Amino acid sequence: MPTGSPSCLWRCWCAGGPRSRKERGGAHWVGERHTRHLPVRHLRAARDRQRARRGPCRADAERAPGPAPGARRRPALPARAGPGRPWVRAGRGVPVSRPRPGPGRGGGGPAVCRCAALRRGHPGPRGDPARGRGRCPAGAGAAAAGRPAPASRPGRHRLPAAAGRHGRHAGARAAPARRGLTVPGGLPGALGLAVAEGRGVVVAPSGAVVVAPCTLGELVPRLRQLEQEQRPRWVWWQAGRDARPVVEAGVHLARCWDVAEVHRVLAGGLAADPGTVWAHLRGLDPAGVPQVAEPDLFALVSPAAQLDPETLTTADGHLRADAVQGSWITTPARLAAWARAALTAAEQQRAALAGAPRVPDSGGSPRDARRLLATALSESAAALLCVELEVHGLPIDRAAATALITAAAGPRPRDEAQASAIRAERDRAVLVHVPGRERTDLRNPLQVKEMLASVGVNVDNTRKWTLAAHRGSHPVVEALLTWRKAERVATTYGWHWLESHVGEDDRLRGAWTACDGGAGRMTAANGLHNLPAELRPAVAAHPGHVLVRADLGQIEPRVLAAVARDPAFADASQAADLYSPVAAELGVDRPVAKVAVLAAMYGQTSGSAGKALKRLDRAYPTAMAYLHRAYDAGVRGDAVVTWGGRRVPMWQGPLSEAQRAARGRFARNAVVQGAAAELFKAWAATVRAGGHPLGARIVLCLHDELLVHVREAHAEETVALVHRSLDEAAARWTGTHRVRFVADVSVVRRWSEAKA
DNA sequence: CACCGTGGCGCC
DNA sequence: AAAGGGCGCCACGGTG
Repeated sequence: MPTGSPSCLWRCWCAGGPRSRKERGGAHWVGERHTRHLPVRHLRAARDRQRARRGPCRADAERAPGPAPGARRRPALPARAGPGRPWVRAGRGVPVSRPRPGPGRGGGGPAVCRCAALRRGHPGPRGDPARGRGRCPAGAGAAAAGRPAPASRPGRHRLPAAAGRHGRHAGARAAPARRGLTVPGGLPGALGLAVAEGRGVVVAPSGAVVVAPCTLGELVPRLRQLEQEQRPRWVWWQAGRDARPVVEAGVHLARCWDVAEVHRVLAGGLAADPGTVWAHLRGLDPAGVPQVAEPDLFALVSPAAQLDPETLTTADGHLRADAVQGSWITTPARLAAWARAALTAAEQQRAALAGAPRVPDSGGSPRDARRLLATALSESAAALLCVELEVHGLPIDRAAATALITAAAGPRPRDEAQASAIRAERDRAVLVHVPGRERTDLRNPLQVKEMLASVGVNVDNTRKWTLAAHRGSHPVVEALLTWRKAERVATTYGWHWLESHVGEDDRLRGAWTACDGGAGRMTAANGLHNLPAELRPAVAAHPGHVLVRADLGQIEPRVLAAVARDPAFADASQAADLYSPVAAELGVDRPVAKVAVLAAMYGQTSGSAGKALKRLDRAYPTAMAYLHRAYDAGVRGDAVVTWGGRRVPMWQGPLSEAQRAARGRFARNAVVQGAAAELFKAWAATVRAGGHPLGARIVLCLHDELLVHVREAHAEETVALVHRSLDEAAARWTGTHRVRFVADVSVVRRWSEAKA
């Protein structure tokens, strides 16, 4: 089946989707857009960018005079006053929301796929808004494809079998049986917090209201007081929705339980909206999760119309769709019910974690309830940290950024004419080497290929590493490579980037995700995770502050040593440079050992690492067996489970041998990269907690690197904190002291300084 | 005109 | 014999 064909798209979506771009046959989006329920922010951001260049699209014009872009969408349903004290009145009740667009995952509501975006905004191409190009995840698709709906995925085994069998009655069941329970019942100190439409509520596990529904202005001081007096564990559906307004108000919340993020641990994947989580906990078919109907089309037959207006769940036991979407939460009573439901979900999750069947994880050791709970807590903390990262932003030296961009992309153009003149000037430096071909469009790979062929450089593609081999053949090659770098900065990280993402307060902001659907890393938008090294001098502490820059050394092999429980590899981790003892053990040079270890974790079997890999197998059989088991599981299509207990599902479907091998490589890497991400988040959460009294704020997380922004006076304390936090987090997370983790920590003004 | 797929590339 | 993992972003050309 050709990749990119409609049936391929269909298959990818139904199957849970290939994670790797290569496995997708090079397609960028087949997986993400349709299988991972990408937050609309991606699509909205793309549209906004286009709009910035080309003006508003027709759909925008039709919506006008609707809410301004970035404004929170008002409920489309007529605001009906419920019992209690309704706060929604026609024409009033302006919600409190952050002024800038791009609310981030959870910030704009539950994660929804493109199809839902179509339903809400743009009609489908054939005027069929409900289906949206025929690949809507609402359920019809999966059934029609003759493939089991996501409900039958593994993962439900963590709930009692009866929950699934009894269907609609399952919702009434108590928490799952607590086999092997090692964690005391209940979430100590739990308080439910829900925020919607500028109002918030706090409820206790008993259901009692602790802070009655009130405006944010009234809520914030009460939260501060509770935080100070009780240090509660705040329980919410999703930090992006419930915690954001509180974080924006400047409140520091120490501990939390993020139902969405814990769901990602339990079930895997990215979809974690309340409706999906609820269905999962109740053993209900996720395909049956109610969707919000398009009001103007289906208002008369909307299931919501047949519901008791004050009941949170449908007859099937699902959460009502308009509650998940937010438009139902219009009264104090409903808001409190929403917060209580979060507490209920959290308690069920905790029980599911504690009572998890002791099936072997991909490394062969038993899943440990304590470890699972720790993962749930640090992933929750990461979700809150993500909100803080979005709200606080990364400090930028605007003058430095301006200078760097000018150097790479030329001066800020005053108008389109000047912009195109600058582009032409940049192009000329390349085209001057190919007389007679000055009309070549350097942004068109086909034309570039032809141009290169005309001067005797024949290449299959024009990628950087391909061209690099032809550097000596013709001067145009070098010029082209230089052009590419400049063009990169000019387009992606140029003036447009600076204006769109760096705020008046000189902070770079972008959306953060605590756990991607693949291996479990954090993700960030707007260049926060892929800022070119040449621009990093622009990331600088604000006056009176410094950046404490900490990065973990060789985290992935050390994590492998820990999770595989390989004694020999653990011994090697005692060295500050892990590759040195490995090289000695293998009898090869250090660079060879390094490549071999990395190749083992990434699944590479060819090239120069090949021979060293065999020796690696002999020297560290336990660690290598761990990787082999993950690979085999991936090839079979079985989900793998990371050390922290996070399930990583594999995409299904009829796959070629090569595609199954790719899935195996993905799985092999996922247990290492994913586990490293867990340790990283545990570390970050510890630093966050310890840094608060110092006024130290984490401003960037980059897979194995932390940037902490702190007043100069507290720099050294923060350095000590970062080291101490790593020791604590690693010991807690690995459950051993046998594996050593090291961090390189330095105090700098600019991110670019002091790279070890 | 908007959408989709793809080439290419930044970072870890 | 043998395709190294993950992410986000911008560009273009083709299509309906």
